[in-house]
Order: sequence, then C-alpha cells, then structure tokens
Amino acid sequence: MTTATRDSTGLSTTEFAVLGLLSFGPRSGYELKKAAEAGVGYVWTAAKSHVYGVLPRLVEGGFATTRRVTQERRPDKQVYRITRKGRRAFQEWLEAPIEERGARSPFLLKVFFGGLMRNEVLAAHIEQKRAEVVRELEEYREIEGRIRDDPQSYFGYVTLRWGLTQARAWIRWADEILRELGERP
Amino acid sequence: MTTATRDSTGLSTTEFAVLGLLSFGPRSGYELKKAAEAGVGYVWTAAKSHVYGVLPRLVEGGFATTRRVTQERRPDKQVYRITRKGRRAFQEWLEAPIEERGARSPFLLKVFFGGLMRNEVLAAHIEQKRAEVVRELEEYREIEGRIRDDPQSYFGYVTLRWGLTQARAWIRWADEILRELGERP
DNA sequence: GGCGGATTAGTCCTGAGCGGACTATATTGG
DNA sequence: CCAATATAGTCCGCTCAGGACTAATCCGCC
Repeated sequence: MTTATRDSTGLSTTEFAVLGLLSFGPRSGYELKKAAEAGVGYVWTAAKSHVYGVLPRLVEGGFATTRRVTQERRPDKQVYRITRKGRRAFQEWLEAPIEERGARSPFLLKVFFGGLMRNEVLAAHIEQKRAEVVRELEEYREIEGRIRDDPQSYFGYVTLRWGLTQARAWIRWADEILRELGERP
Repeated sequence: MTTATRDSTGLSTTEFAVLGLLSFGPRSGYELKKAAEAGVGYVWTAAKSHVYGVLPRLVEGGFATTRRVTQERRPDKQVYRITRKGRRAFQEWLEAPIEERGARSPFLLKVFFGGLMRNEVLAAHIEQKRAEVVRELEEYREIEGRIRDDPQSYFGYVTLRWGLTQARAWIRWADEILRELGERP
C-alpha cells in the first residue's frame, strides 16, 4: 500500500485534480482556481498557493507544458496545457483503487466533547450547523435546477446528488439530536 | 475571521483535541494515540508524529505539564497533564463558533471526472465504496450495541449516530447511482 | 524452549497542504 | 472620482501526514 497522498506515478491527489481540469483545456493558475470554485471545489479543495505550487512540478515531470501569454488590459499569465503523458497518468489514476482519508470535522469533535459544555451551547452549535446545511441544501437545489437536464454535467450532477443526500441526512440527524437534547434535564 | 486551523488562543484544532482527551486524565503520547483510535479518531484524526509534536508545544504554552515516568518492564514514558489554563482554553474553544474545512474526498473527485473513464470502472469504484460503507455500518452497529445504554458514552453515541445516518445515506446514494449507471448505454 | 510478531514508547525527516500577506494593474460601481 | 473588485501571481510560516528507525518486552504457537 503506497501513500494516501502520493500515487505510484509520484503525483498527489491535488496534482491529479489539476490534471483533470487541464484535460478540459489549457488554463492558467488563476483560471484553474476559479474553475475549481465553481465545480470540483465542492469535493476537493486546494489553497491558491497550493495550485500555484503544483503547476511547475507538473511541468517538471512532463505532465504539462506552459507558455507565457502577454495580455494588454490584464496582467500577463502563465498558461498550462496537459501532455499525453499527463493524460495517461490521469487515466491510470482514475482507474486505480481509492484511498479515502480519515475524517476531520471540528464540528463533530465538539459534539464528541459535548459532555464538557453546557447543554444549550451544544444545542446552539447544532442549530447553527443545521442552518448552514439548510443553506447548502438550497444552493445545491438551485444548481440542480440548472444542470439536471444537461447531459454535459451528468457526472457533476451525480456528485451533486451525493451532496443533496448527505445534506438531508445531516438535517435528519440534527433534528433528532436537538429533540433529544430538548427532552434532557 | 481568524484562521481555520488556529484559534484566538493560538492553538490548532488538533491541539484542542489533545487537550480534550487530557481533560479526562493524564496521558502519554502513546496512550493519547491509542485513546484517539478507539473514540475521537472517528471524527478527528492526527498522525502519530503530529500528536508527539503538539505535546511539547502545549507545555511551552502553559496548557499542560509533563513529567517522566520510569517503568521497569516497559520503555519510560512522558506523561502530560492538563493545567487550569489548558482547561480554560479548551472550554473557550468548545463554546466558540465553528469553522468547518473544505471537503476533500478522492472518491468524489473521481466521480466528478467520471466522464473520462469507462462506465464499468466508475461502477466498480462505487460498488467498492458501497462495500466499505457497509462494513463501516456494521462496525458502527456493533459499537452501538455496546454503548447505547451507557450514559457515560452519550456524546460518543451522538457522534456515532451521525456516522450511522451518513453511512445509510451513502448506501442509498450508491444504490441510486448504480441503478442509473446500469440503465445507461 | 525458542522464534517471530505484536506491543509499548518514542524520535526524526520529507513533503503536502493551508491561509494570509504582499505586489501591481485595470475595470466597474456608486 | 474614489473605493472596491477582478486579474494574475509570489512568498512565507505553519499545520499535518506518513513512514523509517530504535529498542525493549511480552505473547502465542509449534
């Protein structure tokens, strides 16, 4: 079993995410960041500094090429294009078995230590979380309306439906626990 | 808005997780790691090297004290005890508003790029994931049987029920998508 | 009785990844 | 007209992950 973050090709998950976006066409670091925010960012996030750090490494490894594009009304930009080697590596990664990483939720961490805080504080945290999830759910439903019948977005829609299912599960859980906390002394 | 990882007291979430465990009694690095695996680790993980790195910093900041315990039949150990300042900081953190971090699921990342792989490969990934979640679900149900009527474990049980709800939602999602992929050309 | 593997306890190193500060110019909104 | 936002990117310091390594003792099994 290799690392959770590094593959046999020696690339990290973030590098593959970037390659995946580049497979739709050449992009600059800035454009990649924007594109991520609008789509894949819902399931894989990376800091701006991180994607800028990753790009030169992809070029070094022969997974992408780059050229400077001079612009007149905007700052110049460095545009990256995926290579055949890059596509091959991405393809292999897609088919490789998946290793998920451990859960890390500050929210659930606080719930776990719920016995060390007043009941009302915990309830407030859960209500807050519930409200956030409700907002998320609305956002997802809005996106759903826009992409549900667009065959181009089918796989985005599949991940979106994961979000919808999870959000509804969150709300059910929150309601159940809030009711229970309300009945407690 | 301060950092997502660092609080106003200057501590990271992992440091608070450690403080939380220390609030149940003095522990060595090794014991903390073990304790985490059996409980809080389901919602917050940290590498061994990380908890060993965090402990001296807690002492430096006055959140914990430490003393060497010499043992005869085992290697000596360094035991850490939470201080009043540590408890206060932990308490404050518990009550502070929560910032969740961005989602990072290699699995969903692959699903997002599902259009770039053969249908059967994607289906295999989802089946694999489903099987893992079913195993998790069984594990959770087993734990549930052990702690459901123990009032000491109430808040652990609350987080466990989150796991149960999410696992069931995962399975529903997987079944729905697998059916759909099966009907596709 | 002895061997191998797990357990106890910890150190150290490399690299991934995060968030924020900073620079600079150009466009847009009030 | 001025402030805010958008475009495009660099850099720093920190958190965090994983694996390699040491070293002794305990346990199971043949």
